[in-house]
Amino acid sequence: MTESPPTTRSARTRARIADAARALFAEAGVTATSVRDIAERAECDPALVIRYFGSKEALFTAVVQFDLMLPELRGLTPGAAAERLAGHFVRIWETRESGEKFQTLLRSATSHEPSAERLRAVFAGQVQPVIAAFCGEGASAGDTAAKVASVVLGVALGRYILRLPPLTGIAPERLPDLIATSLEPILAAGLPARLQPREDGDPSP
Amino acid sequence: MTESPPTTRSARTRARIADAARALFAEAGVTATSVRDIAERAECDPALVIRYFGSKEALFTAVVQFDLMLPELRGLTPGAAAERLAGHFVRIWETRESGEKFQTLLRSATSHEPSAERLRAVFAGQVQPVIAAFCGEGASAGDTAAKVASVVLGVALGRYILRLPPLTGIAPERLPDLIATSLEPILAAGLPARLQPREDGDPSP
DNA sequence: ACTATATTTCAACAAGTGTTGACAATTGCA
DNA sequence: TGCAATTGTCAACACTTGTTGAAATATAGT
Repeated sequence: MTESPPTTRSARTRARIADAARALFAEAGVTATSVRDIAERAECDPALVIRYFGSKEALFTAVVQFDLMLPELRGLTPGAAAERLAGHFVRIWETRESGEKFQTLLRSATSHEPSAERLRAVFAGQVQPVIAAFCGEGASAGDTAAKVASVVLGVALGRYILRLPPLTGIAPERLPDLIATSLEPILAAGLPARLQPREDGDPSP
Repeated sequence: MTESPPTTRSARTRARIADAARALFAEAGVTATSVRDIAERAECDPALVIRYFGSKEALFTAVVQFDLMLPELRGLTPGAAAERLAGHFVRIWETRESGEKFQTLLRSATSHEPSAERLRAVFAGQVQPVIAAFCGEGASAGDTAAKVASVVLGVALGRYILRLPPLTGIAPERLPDLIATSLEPILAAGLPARLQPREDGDPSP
């Protein structure tokens, strides 16, 4: 998980450059961050950035690699699944390194195709399957994934990128619960019919 | 609502420039769209763009003015309120001019502060009050507004900006309903306790 | 100390940006 | 037709961008 501290001198400045880039990309997006900005923050010459990573695009690619490592949801109740999903995403967002990577992708994706492409790949390859497994043979897996993605993306965008007051005002500890309550009805509706609670609320036997 | 067609020649090219800018801003964002791009699409000289609007920033401001004109929700049931809200937003998104304006803001806001600021102003001034009115004296108006904003922003981002397959795959006619089902439980939870349906589902008298 | 390698600095490039002011063309009015 | 105002064109400015290659410095091995 955590990188071991680099030994050789070049590896150390290489790491400084990567750290600076990750932070700046997250704060301002890829296109709004210049190679010179990165170099200044890493306290080195702009030419070194290119020398060590080949190009700005390659630096972006190197700095944004990550795995959501979503938990398995198959067989859980909607409430439990919503809790795990919400807690997992909040943990990713509030952890510095993974948070910066996620913010970089979200912030850049709107006018930087490689970022958008990576986000699409992450959702198709990691989120979609987990939701489909939860829904079982329910034909509505597509709709459910769409709704889950909306909520997750919406919270992340509003809180970390747009900084909308209603979302920034929420304390981090309350965040998982708030997301879970939005997610639970969505997940409940995604289950196959015979597993659904009846509308009049009669508890299942 | 619709502008009357311009009479003088300068007003006509001014309108061509505004149209071109609105479309390009929506497609690529403000910063990724150059004055020369706009001029090319409007079939005029780049200098004219500045002449007629003063600066690129001023052109952005002029082209992005709009009013959500949200319906009043006070006193509605959660289901009805969710339906109206969802239908209203979808109509905005799927109408060319307002859709382009919304996309411009959303796409640019991630690395263009004026866009972010305008989005925040729209939510604080237009969405928040409508939700607060619906919630009545419920103390949870803030949370409810946060959740509503998440869903709305998330759908718009995923469908129109990131183009995530699960969201782009939904037919426009099905979209309002899909959003409404996400919104309804959120709005229901935002009502003051004495108006809430009991957990065991007993219908109110 | 001298050499060879690793690391960094510097100056410059070509391309693209928003913006400006001087000039040319077109239009409408007398 | 001639004059004046409106509208459009052109070339250039100052600046920033990613990237490059040669030169300078620092580090380590003998």
